[in-house]
Amino acid sequence: MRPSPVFQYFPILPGKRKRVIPSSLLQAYNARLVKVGKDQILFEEGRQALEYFQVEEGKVKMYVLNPDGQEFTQGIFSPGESFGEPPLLGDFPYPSSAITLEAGKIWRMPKSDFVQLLRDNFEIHMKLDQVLCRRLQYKSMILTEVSSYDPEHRLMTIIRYFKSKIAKHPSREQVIVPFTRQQLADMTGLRVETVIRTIKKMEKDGKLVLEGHKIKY
Amino acid sequence: MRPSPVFQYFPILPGKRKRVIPSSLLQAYNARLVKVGKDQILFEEGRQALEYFQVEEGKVKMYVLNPDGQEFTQGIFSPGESFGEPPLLGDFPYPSSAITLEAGKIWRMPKSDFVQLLRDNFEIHMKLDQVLCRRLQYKSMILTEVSSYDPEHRLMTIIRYFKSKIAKHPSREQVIVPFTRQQLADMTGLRVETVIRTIKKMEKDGKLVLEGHKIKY
DNA sequence: GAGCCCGTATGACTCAAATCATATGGAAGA
DNA sequence: TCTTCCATATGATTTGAGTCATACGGGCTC
Repeated sequence: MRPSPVFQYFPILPGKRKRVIPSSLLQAYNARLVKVGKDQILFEEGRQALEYFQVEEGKVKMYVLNPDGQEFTQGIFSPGESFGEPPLLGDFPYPSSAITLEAGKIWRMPKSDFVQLLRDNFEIHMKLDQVLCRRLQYKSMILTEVSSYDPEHRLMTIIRYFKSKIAKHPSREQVIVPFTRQQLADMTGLRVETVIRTIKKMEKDGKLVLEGHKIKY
Repeated sequence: MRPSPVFQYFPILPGKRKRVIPSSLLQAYNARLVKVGKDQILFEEGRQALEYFQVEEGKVKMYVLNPDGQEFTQGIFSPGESFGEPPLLGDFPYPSSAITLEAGKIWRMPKSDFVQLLRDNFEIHMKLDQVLCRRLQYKSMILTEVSSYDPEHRLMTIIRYFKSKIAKHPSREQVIVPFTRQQLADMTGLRVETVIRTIKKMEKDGKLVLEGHKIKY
């Protein structure tokens, strides 16, 4: 049993760094840019949501722990991405906790300023909706996988998903999957041994390539 | 194996019938109110999203089928509730299909009118965000359950969730769970036999009450 | 009223992933 | 450099949900 998930590391994904809300607007609406260390907890499951969060630098993981210490990763957020809006706008307690995976900087803005910002900026508001909708898409996808499919299918789906986010030309190029076996396990509801065995089998069957220990697809 | 999920029945949940968008606004923005029969497919997985949908009367189920014919229910929508917005606002194909569970009436509105409506009505726009956020909450909850917990915990969580939606005073009153064993199975990623056995065991352990075959909690 | 479908129920059996134990290698830090 | 921690790896064993077969009762339809 892993006692705690806090010593994990997620490498930075390349890709779009476009911010959900641009810095100038954040500043204009009383957001503070706060420096954070590695493994710093930003909020905890069950607490009330009071602020809007947006990553400026570093990475943030949202996760839940069950009583056995098993973790499930609800999402990973990279620079430019916002997180923790659902409890803020839906008026319910945080369903998961958030922790930094690297030192970095985080924007924080009180709810009232956030709502005013949305009121004044329709395009940003629509952008937020797009973000929420894509997050629902991701959750639907993972839920479908976890509820009905075997380990190989789950891993293939998540690897393809991240490849499509990373690669400029997903159909032509190969990318290195930027996750450890443990991270893949935490995102797919599998155990690390199952991920290791399944990945090995997939390599043997020619469904992906292993370079050293790195997964290429 | 169940060959098809179309002959299922979800009883109407009592509770808030408040519309996400009021009828007057729907009409003002070119929405059409369409009569639908039972078991009518409204859209299918993989198709492009072009319209906003809102239930006026009846019930709608969103579901995915895996190649073995196993179903997973992504959501059930009652009068007043909207559905299918994520692919519309997030610009991706439908991740699931939608089917009516009863004859009824459905509002349909083209995307361009929907976006204009949001632009003109900030309060509705915020209401939509609340709806999307609560849907994310539901999915996070189910995902946490399906990824890490045993059948009893999964069933308890979903029964509690629906009780909190139905009951006026969830802590004081008992409600009858308005789902069949098969429906509970489809929502929790379990098999119907597992649901039956687990529910029986929970009754024996005094965790819920069976009245005839109806589950009371 | 006969037949059919569906929901509930139960026992026997299977099997794949979880669990447990252990080993190796590499990166980071003292 | 030595140590520690983590990631990867692999074999043995367990276990609990899935699968399959079967049964029964109720409601709907022909």
